[in-house]
Formats: sequence, C-alpha cells, structure tokens
Amino acid sequence: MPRHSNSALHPLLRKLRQWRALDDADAAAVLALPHVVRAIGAGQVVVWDGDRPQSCCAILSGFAFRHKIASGGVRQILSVHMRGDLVDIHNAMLRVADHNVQMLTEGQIAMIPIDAVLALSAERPRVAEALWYETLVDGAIFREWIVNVGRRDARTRIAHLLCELALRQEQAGLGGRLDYEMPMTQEQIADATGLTAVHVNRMLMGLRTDGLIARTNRSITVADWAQLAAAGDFNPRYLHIPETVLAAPA
Amino acid sequence: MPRHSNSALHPLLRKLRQWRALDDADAAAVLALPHVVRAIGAGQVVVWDGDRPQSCCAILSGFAFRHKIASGGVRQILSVHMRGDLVDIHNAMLRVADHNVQMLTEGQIAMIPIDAVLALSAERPRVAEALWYETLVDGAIFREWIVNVGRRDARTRIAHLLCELALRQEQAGLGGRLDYEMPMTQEQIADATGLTAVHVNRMLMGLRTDGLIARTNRSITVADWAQLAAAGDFNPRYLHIPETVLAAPA
DNA sequence: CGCTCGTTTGATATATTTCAAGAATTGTGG
DNA sequence: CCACAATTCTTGAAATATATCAAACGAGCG
Repeated sequence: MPRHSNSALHPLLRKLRQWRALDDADAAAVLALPHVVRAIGAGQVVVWDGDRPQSCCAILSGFAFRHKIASGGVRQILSVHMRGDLVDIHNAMLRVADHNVQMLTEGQIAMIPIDAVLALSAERPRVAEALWYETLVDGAIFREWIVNVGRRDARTRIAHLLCELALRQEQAGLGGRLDYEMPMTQEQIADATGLTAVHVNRMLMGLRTDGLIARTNRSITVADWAQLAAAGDFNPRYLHIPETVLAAPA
Repeated sequence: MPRHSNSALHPLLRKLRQWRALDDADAAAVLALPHVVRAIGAGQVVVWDGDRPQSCCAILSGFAFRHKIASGGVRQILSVHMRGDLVDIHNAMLRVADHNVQMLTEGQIAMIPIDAVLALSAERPRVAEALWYETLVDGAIFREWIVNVGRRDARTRIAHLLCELALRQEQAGLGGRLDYEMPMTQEQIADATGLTAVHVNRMLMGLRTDGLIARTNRSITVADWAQLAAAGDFNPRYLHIPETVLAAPA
C-alpha cells in the first residue's frame, strides 16, 4: 500500500494514469501535492472571469461547468466537468482567468496551489506530460464543440452532448454509458449547444418519442447507443480515451 | 551572436519568448531542435484527421488553418494560424489526429519530430512551460470561438474574427492591426463562423458600407478599431498577449 | 482569350427564436 | 409532513435571422 493512500487526490491520479503511465514514485508525488478540500454548493462560482487564481482545482465529486458571458448577457457554456477533471489549470497557468467556473451540482473540489503543480512538472517529466495531455484533451473537446455549435442542427447538437457526457462519465467510473446522471437543466443544455431552452425542450422530446432516450428526473437512459450516436454525428475519437478504458465494461 | 542564429526556428522562439522568459541556453536548445523545412502550396493538407503524425510543425511563413468535417460533408474551421504558431503539437501528442491541418496560403513550415520536443521539455522546464502555455492559449482561443459561433449573430461573429486576426498578426510581427493581410475567402470565413458564404458576403458589405472596414484584394483596412471591436463584442483578454507586446506599436 | 474561382445580388424557404402562459417538479420553511 | 414558492418543463402562435437556390458578374491565370 503506497504512502498517501488516504490522499483526496485519487480521482485526479486515476485520470492522469489514463493518459500516461506513471510509476509509483510519480503517483506518490501526485498524491502528495498540497491541497485543500472544499465542499461547495450547486451554483457556487469557483473562479470568476478576470480573477487571478493562485490555485487550480481537481473535482472530487459533483459536476462543474465553464462558461463565458457575451454581450447582452447571454451565456455560452464551454464544457462540463466531473470527478477527476483538473478544471482550472488553464486560468491559473494563464494568470488571468478568461472564463468562469461554476458548480453544476454540489460537490467537493481540491484546491492545489499552481506553484506546486509547476514544481512537480519541472521535477517529473512523466507527470508533466500527463498534465499537458489532460489540457490537450480539453482542447480537443473544445474543438469538437466548435463543430457542434457551428455546423450541426439542433437535434444533432443535443444528441452529441448526451453521447459525450455518457462516455466521459463511463471513463470517470461514474456508471455505464447507457444510464447516467444528467446534471444539466434544459436551459443549461441550451447554453451549451447555442440554442434556446424552448427549442431544446422540443428536440429532447423528439429524441424521447423516437425512442432514442428516456429521461427520468436528472438522469438519461439510452435506449439504443448506436442510434443515438448516429443522431448526434458522434465519433468518440476526439475524446482520446485509451482503447483499454473505452472497451472496459461499466 | 548565439549559436544557431541561422536556424529556421526563430519565429517559434520569438513566440515562445512572448509566453515565458527563456535564458540563452533555453533559447539555443529551441533553435537546435531537429527539423526539416518544407515549402508548401496553398490548399495543401499538412495532416489528415485520423493520421498518426510523428512530427509537429512550426509555421515559418504563410497561413494555415485547422478544420473538421461534420456529417453531410460540411466543414467547420477551428482556427487560423500564422508565423510562429506551433500548429500540430496537439495531433502529435495525442497520437491520433482529431482534425485536419491545411495551408490557407503557400508558405514554409518546419517539421519537428515530436520525440525531440518531448525530450527538450523533459530537460528544460522553462521551455516545457512555454510550450504548454502555447497550447493553453490555443485552448483559450477555441473557447472564445465556441462563444462566437454559439451566441453571437452573424455580423458580430465576422467582426470578431477580423479583430482576432488583426491582433494576432500584430503579435506575430506581421503588420499593424489597422491594415493586415486577410488570407481567407468568404467561403472560408463562413466555415470559420458557422455561416454560409452568401450571408458572410452580405454582412461584410454591411461592415464596409457602415465604414468600419475596407477590403481590397486580400487585405483588410480597419477604419475605426474601437467601432469594429464593439461590433465584434471583442475583448482581447482571451488571447493572453502580454501587455508589453500588445502595447507596442506595429 | 477563355476558364475557373470568388464575389455579388435577388427571391424564397425554413430552422430557430421570441413571447406568453400553463403544468409539473423541486425545494423549503413551518 | 404539508403548503407554498420557485424553478423547471411543456405547449402554442407569430416573428425573424439565416439558409437555400439560382444566376450574373468580376478578376486572376494559363
């Protein structure tokens, strides 16, 4: 049993190890990162656009999202995050935050001083690569979202989002892709897909009446994965999930 | 005069030094990276979606763009790149390319083996940070594009794109923000903004008749920067250009 | 000089938004 | 545990920004 087995940072380590093989010393160093665990309520803002955060934060439980406000006060959601995601390293590394980070649900986050992350990266190239990889996958997801919002119709955008959340929750060990927690309201789905809440509602009902999904409370049940993926023009390659992780059963 | 003063990689070094201070040894190591310079024609594809590139490439001259093809064959342009940009490190690091990279104009690119980049990063933490920073700014630009395509109307999207290209060319030392090369056709602008070429044409004429820009051949002259920035809901903070660089005259 | 590619213009179609209001859930304090 | 408030979801009708289709015009190029 390694030292730090009681560290709160296991979810982060789990994710980093999916990106790059880390030896025991690397893993121990990740777990030994200084951090403060914060319990935080739904809707709470973690970082404001324009802040100069000194820490980045790993999500331990619950869901968060990033968003920006455009002129007229309209909101665009940029990404959704869950257990193991290192959600604010961008803002911390770039000194001045260029977007907001907010909790979608209540949850726990670990605040890690950015200096400690940089020191660890300088010392341990494998960890640096894993961290870099994490932010590169982040970028890959942003690219796919540009396509989603720019070139797909409403129904396709929504189906695509549902597929992404399914696979990422599966990757994070939060359940199977066919039945998972959906922490977003229809208005939030609208802000993530560049639509209005009213139109999201109609499209979601369409997916339901067509028998692709069932929605109960705050969860999604996928009736036919292949059909939903087709409806969402969804090809999971952009998530860069290793074959071994993707293939593993829930 | 440092060694490698005749290296082709000066544009890359220039950019990295804008992100992080590098000492002479770091700089020399960057310039000493193994590379092959390729002259490449307009429209040529550098990397195909699905490839497993072994190299990343720094743009030495000319313009490139990244794009994805969605179902139905529609194209979404993800970003535009110019001198000094390290354009394909994402695809190389992530092993399998998740988007295409193609030349917008003819130009020269330096192909650098990804292994050499990783070795350099492991050896020189400051260089690693600069490279990471470069990819993080890349991500910041993607985020802004999600907002642009998701939550702004046609005229605003186009004005925003024009502002971004102006400032980035200024940053790259390619001219002033008020008069710069515009390497994109209206159809390409459409694919970058999630619109149709016809509509881009109408909006562009609107910006012209309103006296915000003038367009001659393949260049843009900005009549009133403040007005164009306002029309484009443009706040340059997301580019993370250091004050000293942004403030400097063209 | 003729061809190709890019731009411009017009008329019509349509996906999505907007506005409005009622129904269903969820949350909350007593 | 209930009653009330506040979200969230649902539905309908009308408005509009943008897409689509089609054709002419202009410019660069071999």
